Amino acid sequence: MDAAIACFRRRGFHQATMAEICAEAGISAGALYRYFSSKADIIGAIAEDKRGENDEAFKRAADQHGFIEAICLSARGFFDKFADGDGALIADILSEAIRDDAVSASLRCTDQSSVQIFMQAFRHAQTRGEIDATLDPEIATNTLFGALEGIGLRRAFCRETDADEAISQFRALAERYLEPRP
Amino acid sequence: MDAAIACFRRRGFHQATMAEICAEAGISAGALYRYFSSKADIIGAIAEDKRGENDEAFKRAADQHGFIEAICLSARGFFDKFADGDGALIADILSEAIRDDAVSASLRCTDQSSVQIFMQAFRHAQTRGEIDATLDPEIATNTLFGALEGIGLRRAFCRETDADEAISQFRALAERYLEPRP
DNA sequence: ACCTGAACACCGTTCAAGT
DNA sequence: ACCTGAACACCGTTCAAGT
Repeated sequence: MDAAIACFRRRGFHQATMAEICAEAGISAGALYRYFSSKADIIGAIAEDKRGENDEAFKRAADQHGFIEAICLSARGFFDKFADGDGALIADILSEAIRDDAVSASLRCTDQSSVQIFMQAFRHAQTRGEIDATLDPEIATNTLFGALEGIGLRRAFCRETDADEAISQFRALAERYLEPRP
Repeated sequence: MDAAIACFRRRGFHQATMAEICAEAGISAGALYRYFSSKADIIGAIAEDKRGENDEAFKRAADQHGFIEAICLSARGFFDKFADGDGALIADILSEAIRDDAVSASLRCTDQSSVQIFMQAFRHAQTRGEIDATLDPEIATNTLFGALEGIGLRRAFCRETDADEAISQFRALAERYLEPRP
């Protein structure tokens, strides 16, 4: 899987060939298909793996700092990927996940557990009065996830690679969206 | 180009073959390459075309109704595409535009003129007091574009196809983001 | 049981030949 | 000048043969 990440990062999902991944991993084509059922399956597995790492970091941050600080920290990790040139790869993952039900089902499950973790922190922040208590936690979490991803993709499209700018852009949106109403 | 749209919609960008597009359009492979230099070039041309249509609708709406109503109307047109199953196609366009500089350069130019149109309406709304005057028009416009796209993609990923729900989700975000501050 | 890699099926692109 | 479509180069996937 590390070999696949290296190849996808170097050349992109559709440009990288199975032969390259095999060479990088030091195995044959047949062996690769023993571990992954298709090329789309590889990208799905990568996406799930990355998501799991991020959840852990968020949970720690949400305990120590506020909810907004914690999502901005998550955002930093996410925007750094775009700075590394992984923007197109993330778009490819989305495309495969939207089109391919096999990839999607498993990724949606992982995504759902991320949403649960964020929702729990969201509710705590609501009771603390840090964010607006009238917001629906599930809708708001999904809105923030979507906006974060969209801002990152758009910045990659516009060739804007400064991660700090991206974060302050996202932070301004999140703060105004979540701010308690009088 | 209509033939390509039909094929991409039916089977997706990477699944649709040039042979299919040729058959649908009633021309040969050689002739197709007289009009488009590559498969990526076709999707770029489609994206530019769609964007132009939307700009016109937005300009009319911004004059008649407020800025927020106008972007929600744009959002409706956009979310309807996802309901039609074009979510993966939009992700493919983004992926190609992020990776391929030839596709990107021309699409960015079209995008930039959309941004200009939105920014102008944005400034008018600021002077009218409809939205917060302290927001930077360019950053805010890009943030809204990114958030809109991200919410659409995420909903497609989650298999949520209700366009009305999508709009109210986006509207809540936009209203809170743009609301004048005391 | 697990791996190898040649073979297969398929697709984007080109270009010599035709009109 | 413009089009045709066979041919080319290439890639994801499979499976008979090997260990």
